[in-house]
Amino acid sequence: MSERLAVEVAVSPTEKFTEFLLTKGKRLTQERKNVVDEVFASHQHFDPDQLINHVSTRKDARRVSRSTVYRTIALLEEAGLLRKVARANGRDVYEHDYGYPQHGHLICQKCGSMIEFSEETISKIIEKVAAEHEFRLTGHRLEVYGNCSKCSRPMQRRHDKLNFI
Amino acid sequence: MSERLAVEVAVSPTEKFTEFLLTKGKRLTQERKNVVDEVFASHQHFDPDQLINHVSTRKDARRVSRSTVYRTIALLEEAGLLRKVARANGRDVYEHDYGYPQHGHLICQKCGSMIEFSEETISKIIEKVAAEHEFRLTGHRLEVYGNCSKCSRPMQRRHDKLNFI
DNA sequence: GTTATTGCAAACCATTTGCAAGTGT
DNA sequence: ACACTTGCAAATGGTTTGCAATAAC
Repeated sequence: MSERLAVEVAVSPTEKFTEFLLTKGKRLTQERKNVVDEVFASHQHFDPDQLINHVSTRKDARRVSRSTVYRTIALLEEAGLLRKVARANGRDVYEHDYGYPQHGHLICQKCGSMIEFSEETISKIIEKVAAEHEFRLTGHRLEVYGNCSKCSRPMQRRHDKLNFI
Repeated sequence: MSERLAVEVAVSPTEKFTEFLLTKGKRLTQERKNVVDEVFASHQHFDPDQLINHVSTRKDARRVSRSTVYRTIALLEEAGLLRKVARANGRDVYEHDYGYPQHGHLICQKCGSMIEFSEETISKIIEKVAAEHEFRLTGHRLEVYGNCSKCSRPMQRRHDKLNFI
């Protein structure tokens, strides 16, 4: 129960999903396979609508209905492969909850750029906090808001620029 | 323009809201006052429904409609007094974005409960990371995912329960 | 008196669900 | 054959919005 297998990281998302389905007496259908493949084709965040669009542009496979995409997302969440991280434009936003190292984001509120940074120390602290609360930790998300160097540097000269208009 | 008034922290949420409304040519109605008072009556997280219930139990003031509560929440967000932090049971969850120290959340992915924890050390680390990237920091959000003690404990006996049916 | 605001009911829209037809094992 | 899945269309439910009546300034 407390083993830490080296394999852990080597199991691909699809494999982990298949495993999950098996233990639940569920099936890996072509539709589900399509969705999972698309979900893990990149490490981008996405909302159901985007996923549906992407899946529908795949030529290699049969069409997947909106309902099935929603249902598969739910399964992926249950399997610990996806995590709902936010809400944007009235839609739920998901990100990978597996196979990608924990990291934080510096998000520039001006230009929208995102800088990823590692946060090993923070992960350690989080583990401690979780333990204190008897919380069974699966992952976390750290977003830091502000302005990136580019967007905050020109500050002193901002007025010049504006005056040119 | 670069003054840093000591008053800053002393301004009450209601005052800050009034100020905001004034600059926008909006009015501080009795309804809005009710909602704001209720929002800042405690530091709990809440969703619109809970807020509506709470507001409606106030005897000291006139009834506030569901629409108005929603509209006021939007204003409070715009004014920088509230922040949407999560989604639980299909509802948006809000927390104070003003006059309350930075903290993290343990979010249970099963029951949706949220436990707040302080994170002074983490704030320090974030400041350092931001400095390293010449990032002008304004705030951050730390969400830790997993299962709360209640939701993870019964796991070992889950099967028994199911078999009873 | 104007102009913003409210409450109501209807509209919206992402997500969920019932069900009959279809598919994997 | 059997149980799980799918797609569709309808239902759900939180949130938003149009509008006439009402309140703030």
